[in-house]
Amino acid sequence: MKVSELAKRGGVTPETVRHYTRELLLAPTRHPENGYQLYSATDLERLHFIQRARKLGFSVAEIRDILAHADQGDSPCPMVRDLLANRLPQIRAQIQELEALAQRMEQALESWQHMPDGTPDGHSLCRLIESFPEEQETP
Amino acid sequence: MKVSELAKRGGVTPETVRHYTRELLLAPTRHPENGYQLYSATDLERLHFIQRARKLGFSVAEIRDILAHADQGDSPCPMVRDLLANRLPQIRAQIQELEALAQRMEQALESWQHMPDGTPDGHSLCRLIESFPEEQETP
DNA sequence: CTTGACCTTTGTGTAACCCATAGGTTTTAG
DNA sequence: CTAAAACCTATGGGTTACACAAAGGTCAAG
Ligand SMILES: [Zn+2]
Ligand SMILES: [Zn+2]
Ligand SMILES: [Zn+2]
Ligand SMILES: [Zn+2]
Repeated sequence: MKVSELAKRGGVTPETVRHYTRELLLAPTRHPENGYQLYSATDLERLHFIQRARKLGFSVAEIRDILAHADQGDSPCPMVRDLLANRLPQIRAQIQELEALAQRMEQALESWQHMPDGTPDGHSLCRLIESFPEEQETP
Repeated sequence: MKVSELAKRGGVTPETVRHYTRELLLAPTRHPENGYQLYSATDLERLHFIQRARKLGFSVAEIRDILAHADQGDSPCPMVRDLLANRLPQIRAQIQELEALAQRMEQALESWQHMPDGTPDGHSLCRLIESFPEEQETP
């Protein structure tokens, strides 16, 4: 099948299929006459696999490595466990950061309700933003 | 003052200062003889302002617009309120996504504890990843 | 005067695609 | 049968907020 058909069957855009192909996650053959990329049923399975892995947070580069190991008959399972176990705390940290950000934003919006709009002068650019505490260094 | 001094006083790297300068958030003058960038006390204030705005989730492009309005004597306050009010739900959505991801990752790691490592065959690339549900379409 | 520290510009890389362009191919409709 | 619509190709640029390296000019101290 051609790019668009694989994309449709996999529920992604043709661009995504081309991207995975460029990144060597898919290895289509070429139609000998017109040079079109030809994808097989195996490529569709691989695409499904990629989707699952992406949904678990694996990067495209990691999936390429996983697929490369599998293609060599080498079990990717230990790597898969490790990658996810290492990524999870990073995701948690990212969530914490975003929650802290959301709290700052909320607090700002709330306190700004009681502040009038101001006109910038030589010293103040925006009182709203300036009313917020600056980075604290803890030496 | 020169790049590095402003950077040190502002608690950022010289690269960051150069970046803000390229992006027109800072407008230093030039030393007429050697072409070095010369930053004033006002630039230090602007840098502090930028830091506060960044900490509230404003993008560099948004801060440029805020500063441009302020520089024209135009109150940026309404824009500032709007930007933050519009960004907040996006941040919340992003948090939700990450929490869902973290849950999938956790569940995966847990269920994988009871699964042995496998060797890839013609149909399976990695049973661990394949044991996970695929994207659901809700037509 | 020679280091070493600091400055300049320019270009590259990051993640995972999306989009535009220009040109060749295939399918479909009249 | 042919012309347009639809699809394919490769290439290159855009997204975010910087970090980093290279090549070369400038300045302070020893
Ligand atoms: Zn490997
Ligand atoms: Zn304001
Ligand atoms: Zn504006
Ligand atoms: Zn496995």
